[in-house]
Amino acid sequence: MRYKKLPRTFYTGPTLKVAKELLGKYIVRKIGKKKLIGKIIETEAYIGPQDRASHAFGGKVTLRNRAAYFFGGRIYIYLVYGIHWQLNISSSREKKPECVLIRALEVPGESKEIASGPGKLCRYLKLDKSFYGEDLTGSKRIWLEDRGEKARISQITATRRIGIDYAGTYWSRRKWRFLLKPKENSKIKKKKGRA
DNA sequence: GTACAGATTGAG
DNA sequence: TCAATCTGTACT
Repeated sequence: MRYKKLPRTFYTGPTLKVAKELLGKYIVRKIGKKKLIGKIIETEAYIGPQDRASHAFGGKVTLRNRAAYFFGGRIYIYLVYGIHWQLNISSSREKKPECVLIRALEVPGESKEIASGPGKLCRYLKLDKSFYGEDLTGSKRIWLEDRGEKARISQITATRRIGIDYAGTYWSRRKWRFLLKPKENSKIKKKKGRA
């Protein structure tokens, strides 16, 4: 079987589009001879410098957030609350501080809980600061694949972003968090009625 | 140099 | 509901 590694052009598009299209794509993390994979089922878009919830709000550049300014397809990873790593992928073009936070993965054969949050996802994939700035189109240890599971619009739910109330009502109300609904109820036989 | 808040999680 | 834990940033 042959899966298509996502090319640069995938990441350099408009951030909201990239955030939605990432749903259903697979992250592949290679550790030695082993591969860890997971399907992306939740993302959030951060579109600085105007986005008050973005680390790059106001156009500020710091040692921590500079990766958000990279051209699309590179990793922006940082520690929150002193404990958890957050995996972001820079999007759009160079000098545009836009990125997509990967919030949750679905891992075949594993509990739903194994990567059901941005911090847990990084723990599962064993990601840390050493991945800062890593290029997803060139890395040998992490990349994204299209496995032909294109998410349909009807499967995507948009909600408010999590944990950014400090950004004020205008920005915290933007529905820039995208979730992929489980695709059970498609054409499969009806399950027994729920109460 | 010190102070402090944070794009979370898991236990209680 | 709350503590864990540490880095970047804004001060002194």
